Amino acid sequence: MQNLAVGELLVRLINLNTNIHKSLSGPLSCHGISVAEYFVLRQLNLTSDKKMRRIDLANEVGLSASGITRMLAPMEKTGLVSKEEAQRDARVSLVALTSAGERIFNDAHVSFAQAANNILGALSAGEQASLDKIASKLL
Amino acid sequence: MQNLAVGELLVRLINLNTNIHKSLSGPLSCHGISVAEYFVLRQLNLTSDKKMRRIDLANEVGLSASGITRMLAPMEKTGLVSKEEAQRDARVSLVALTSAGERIFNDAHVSFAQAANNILGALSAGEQASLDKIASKLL
DNA sequence: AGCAGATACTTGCGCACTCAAACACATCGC
DNA sequence: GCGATGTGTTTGAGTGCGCAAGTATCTGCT
Repeated sequence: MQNLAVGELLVRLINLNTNIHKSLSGPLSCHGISVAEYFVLRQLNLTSDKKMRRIDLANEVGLSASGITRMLAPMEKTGLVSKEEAQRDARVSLVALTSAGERIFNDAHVSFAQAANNILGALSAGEQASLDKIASKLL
Repeated sequence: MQNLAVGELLVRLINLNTNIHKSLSGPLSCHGISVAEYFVLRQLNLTSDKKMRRIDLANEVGLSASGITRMLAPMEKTGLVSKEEAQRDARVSLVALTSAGERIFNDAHVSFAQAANNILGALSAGEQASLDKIASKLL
């Protein structure tokens, strides 16, 4: 019985995420980027020197190594990110956030925050806090 | 400031969902089905007569009409579901859960419930309840 | 009756992602 | 120093999905 209830809860979470993705893709596409690309820009912007190893970036955004390669290729072409070599290890190629990419990210971040507010605004401050606590416990 | 916090919370939810999907795909693949296919079987099993219109099914599991068409094709081949015509409306083709499909679903559901327990078991009963309440508020 | 939309699919095309294999380089053991 | 093993990245092949367009059917209006 308990298992069944937990299963139902999990189904709800997955359905919720489906809605979240759909609510985000519209606002972000106005800036010419997908949800996944926003997460890439966001992760790069989070680091102090705005550059990361591709593998680490892949892990952070939940993609495989090959997925990152394919996703970054068009982003390099449009100039959002640039490829750099690492001097310590010739295997790794770093991906760096360009100034253009940073600009796009800052624009997109506004839309993202608005969408987040639309979605999560239905919650009280207390509910947001407990959701945050619960989510961090599950990660 | 508030927006930024809400954005962080949303990011956490999305990352959580990424983990959930990965935790589910392993156990379910042991039964030869994907997470999406499990949701299809689950939705069909929920109905009283174990059959649905394809469009309604698509909406319930968060897919497009074409996505459902392509997903069901191999499931018909392996005999999990079967296609039926609706007598009232010649446009619709109903998809029905076969007895084989029902058996696979029941097997898979055990694995699903176990996985759900692994993921959500870290939460107290009270946290599960408030998460459920919050999630239902957001849908 | 008959035509104008709306609805339920299906199909062509393309994109995003994965796994497996290949390749380049690093590092550890001897 | 040099092979064995591990790590970072790319590439080939295949899958899963969406969007737009096409087909078939229904419904409402006249």
